[in-house]
Amino acid sequence: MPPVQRYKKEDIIEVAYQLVKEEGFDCVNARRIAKELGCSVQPIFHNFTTMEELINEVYQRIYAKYQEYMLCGEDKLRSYKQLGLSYIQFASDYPEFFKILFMKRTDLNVEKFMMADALGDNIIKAGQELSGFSYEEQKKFHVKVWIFTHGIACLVATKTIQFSKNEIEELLGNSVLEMLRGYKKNQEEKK
Amino acid sequence: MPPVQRYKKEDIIEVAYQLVKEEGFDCVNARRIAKELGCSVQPIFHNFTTMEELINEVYQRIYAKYQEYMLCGEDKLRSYKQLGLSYIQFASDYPEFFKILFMKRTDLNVEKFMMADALGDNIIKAGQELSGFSYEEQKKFHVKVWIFTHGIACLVATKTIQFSKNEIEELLGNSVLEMLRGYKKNQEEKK
DNA sequence: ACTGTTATATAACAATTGTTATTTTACCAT
DNA sequence: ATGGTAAAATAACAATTGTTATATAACAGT
Repeated sequence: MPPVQRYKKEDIIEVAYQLVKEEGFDCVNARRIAKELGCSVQPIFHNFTTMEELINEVYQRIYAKYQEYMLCGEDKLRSYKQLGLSYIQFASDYPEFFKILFMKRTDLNVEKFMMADALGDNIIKAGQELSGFSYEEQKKFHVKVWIFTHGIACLVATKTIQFSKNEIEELLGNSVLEMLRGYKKNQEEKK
Repeated sequence: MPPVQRYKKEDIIEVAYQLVKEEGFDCVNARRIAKELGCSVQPIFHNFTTMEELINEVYQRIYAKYQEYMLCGEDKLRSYKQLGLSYIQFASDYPEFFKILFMKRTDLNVEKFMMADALGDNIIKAGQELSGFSYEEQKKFHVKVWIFTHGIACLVATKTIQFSKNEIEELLGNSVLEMLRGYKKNQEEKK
């Protein structure tokens, strides 16, 4: 008996997601989303009890998009080099998302940095293939690699530097190889 | 004949500066500042035509504080190593300021990154003392060092990592030396 | 066609914030 | 003491935003 629902939960989330993608969370409010959908604010509050609830849904999508970049298929990690490039590519393609996930103070950040949980181990293992280090050694070296990668990504997300995909690949690739060589040399000397 | 001015321009700027230091620009508004000063909003709008004007003053102070970290005395740069450490120390001592200056998209960022203008050249020269590179070579190498430094600073500012001063010094020092060694080795091979 | 259900529109409320009009008050010269 | 001047308090306006009350309208089953 009720009229058909013209504005679905999905549609609302999608519009909010697009707005956040372009301008960040700050620009998102009920009326703005409604305008974009061509409706009043009612459909929004009919589908979500509060704006916060909607924002949370969008946040989920943002994190999912990030994972899409870091994984290929079911929980399978990309190669070590590809992981770094993907991280930067994500910052380049979705600068607002990158800022939300990695450039704000949140207690969750520590976990997300280097995807510490389940994937963390696999990243180290992926790195071992390049370095030949023991697990513990690679863990230490990986911190340096990831700091460098994170540094580029931050600069890209804020548009402070604007390198092409090729420039990034060369910069990251060369730098990691140089860091690896230097690291090995200095380790040798310590003995 | 008029009553003495109880709330000076300086006082207002100082209170706003402290608020931004603790919580960032978002938390600053006329009533909040007034409350902190123990007065109404009138003194604020008596001294500044708009809030934006006040915010600009605060922004100036923030940038001045940053320069205070990077320079010692009149326009004199610190040593190359000390520059990197100071950059990170600034991010640690004033995370909100660091985020404002270097983690937002602004057209000004490109200039500020590596203090490109007058100081940029001096940084390269300072770096040459460590590397022994030609000016152009050091310029290329410096980008990598600064990306790494910036990476640490960003992680510190967002409290994603919480290293002690000693840990930072060791991490940055070792890493730069390793990068330098690796860079030199790889340059040799190219020939 | 009529009715009940509910999606949507309209409009309003409350809180927040920049800003300003009006009133009050402090203080120095008289 | 008094009065003029300007600083400050009070209170209000306007815009923005989350949220909600009320009215309207669409649609399936009768």
